[in-house]
Amino acid sequence: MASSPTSTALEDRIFAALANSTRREVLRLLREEGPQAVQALADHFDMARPSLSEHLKVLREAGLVSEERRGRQRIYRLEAAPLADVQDWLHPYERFWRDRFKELGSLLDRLPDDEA
Amino acid sequence: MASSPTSTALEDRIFAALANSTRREVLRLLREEGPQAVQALADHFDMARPSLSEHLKVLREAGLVSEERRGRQRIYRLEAAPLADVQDWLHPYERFWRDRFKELGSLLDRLPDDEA
DNA sequence: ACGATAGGTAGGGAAATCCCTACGCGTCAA
DNA sequence: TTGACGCGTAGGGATTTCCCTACCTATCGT
Repeated sequence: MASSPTSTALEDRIFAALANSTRREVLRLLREEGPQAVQALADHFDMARPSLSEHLKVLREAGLVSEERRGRQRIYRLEAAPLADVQDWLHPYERFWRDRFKELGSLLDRLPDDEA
Repeated sequence: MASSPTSTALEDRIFAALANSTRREVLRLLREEGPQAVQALADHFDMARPSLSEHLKVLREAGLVSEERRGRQRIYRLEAAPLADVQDWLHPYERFWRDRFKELGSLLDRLPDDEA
């Protein structure tokens, strides 16, 4: 279905792309401030611009961002579809942490209710 | 709130732990087959057992599994709470992929419906 | 007490990651 | 056309990851 530039599995690329705080921050910026050029993104980081370019490459190859060329700028845009795959991956685990919260809930029920 | 064994951010540890197919497979096994010892897990992988031990260590330090000592065995159990953090992290992005699906939906609506 | 079993740790090598500086290429403004 | 701007790529170094083979400790059965 998806064409993989190298041979890494789809999920590997997505999770690996997310496993870096700079790249997650890029996603947040694109989400909150909308599509923007590389320099505008780079202004938020204490990092050389070419380094950020490589982070953008990782995000691109994970399908998490797309680029549109406008003159000499490259406008990057959030592509959230792979994150839906992450949520799908999470689904079978959901009942496990809900079970845990249920335990916690009933534990709290049995406590005296003089909490702040 | 959470005690970090080293200095890495909480989310970094979780995403990094998930960014490996062996470790995701361990989580799946613990989810589908329940808590089990290291050797039982190792049987599913074409990998030396000490290597799997290190994967388990990564999962432990991310809070994704817990161990219970029973005799000379260590029973590993899925701890899904950190995955709830992942879902929380995903939440603000949800509307983006839903918007995309809406676009796709209206696109499909405009197509002739003679599909297989 | 002894050997076997379960599983973690040490040490090391190959490859990947993450950062840098230098540089190349395309685009815009003068 | 020439120079400045925007951004990617090359190449390299430090660190981390992921695998291995040894080896150690702890527990169990005899």
